[in-house]
Amino acid sequence: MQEYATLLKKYDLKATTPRLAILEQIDHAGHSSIEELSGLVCTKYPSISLGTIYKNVESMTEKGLLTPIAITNEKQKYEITKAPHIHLICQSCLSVMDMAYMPIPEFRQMADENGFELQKETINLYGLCPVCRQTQKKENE
Amino acid sequence: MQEYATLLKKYDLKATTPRLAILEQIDHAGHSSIEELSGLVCTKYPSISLGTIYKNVESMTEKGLLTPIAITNEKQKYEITKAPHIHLICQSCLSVMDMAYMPIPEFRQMADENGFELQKETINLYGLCPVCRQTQKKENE
DNA sequence: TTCCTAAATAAGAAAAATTCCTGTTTAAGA
DNA sequence: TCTTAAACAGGAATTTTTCTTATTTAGGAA
Repeated sequence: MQEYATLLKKYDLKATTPRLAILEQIDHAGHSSIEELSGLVCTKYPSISLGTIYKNVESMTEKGLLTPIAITNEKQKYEITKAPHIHLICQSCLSVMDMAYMPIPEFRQMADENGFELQKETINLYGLCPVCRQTQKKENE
Repeated sequence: MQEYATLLKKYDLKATTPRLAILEQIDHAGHSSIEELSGLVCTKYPSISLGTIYKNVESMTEKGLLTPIAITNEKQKYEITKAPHIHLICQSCLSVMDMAYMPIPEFRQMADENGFELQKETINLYGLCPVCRQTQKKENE
């Protein structure tokens, strides 16, 4: 995929096979943990080692190409960096949905009032996705 | 501390030495990771094992007495459950500050529109705390 | 195109974090 | 005081993450 090679170049990173495979996978899944990534990438390309997954996710995160998502009681996931947004996280199937974000000026103001220099804000909404909600409803009948 | 024993009873948990020690420590520190907890608790009470820390943090979390806080690129921390609030997290010293929270009705509405059943919302603001901000300022002079 | 070199890689060892197992101890209700 | 389910300590086992080293490769220069 030329697309990912261009993206890597933009972030000053070499376009290697492991990186292209990781990006393709994250882009396809939307949000992936190291475990999910290694499961899929290392199966498709058996020569790619787990250490390489770790190191590349780290380097791409450092350069800002990937953004980590911390999830309560779960392993951190990663997504390709995009415009700020909110995460809807299903507590049942652990899927992550992105939602448009309307900046909330109060946050910056609150940080200011406490002498805190705000750099990034993360908003995670936990609950049940439509699919799991439906499944639960049926189970209760 | 009678106080913590009462709290445990309220959540239907036995008041054991390890639990009292863990609560005292979290209450004192405000927000603690397993590593921080074990470092302090197991030093003060050498007979308390690491497995016991893990198991109790888990059981107290399950009962709702403790609330986990997922932090980007860091180990999860725990706090004693309190009224909903926002976290200011310093990217430099990793300290966590609590801030009063004004519910944002848009979130529930956005979840609704997506067929998502909202159960919990977490808002984390990352940046620099007043102390680290000051330190950095001096370094740049 | 070929060559060069710093960067990236595979493979596996090592370290760190977490879970599990077993026999013993303990909190708290009767 | 007695009883018992729950909790515990200690350590083994497993899982996750980092580190090490020799080899390979991407991409710029010739």
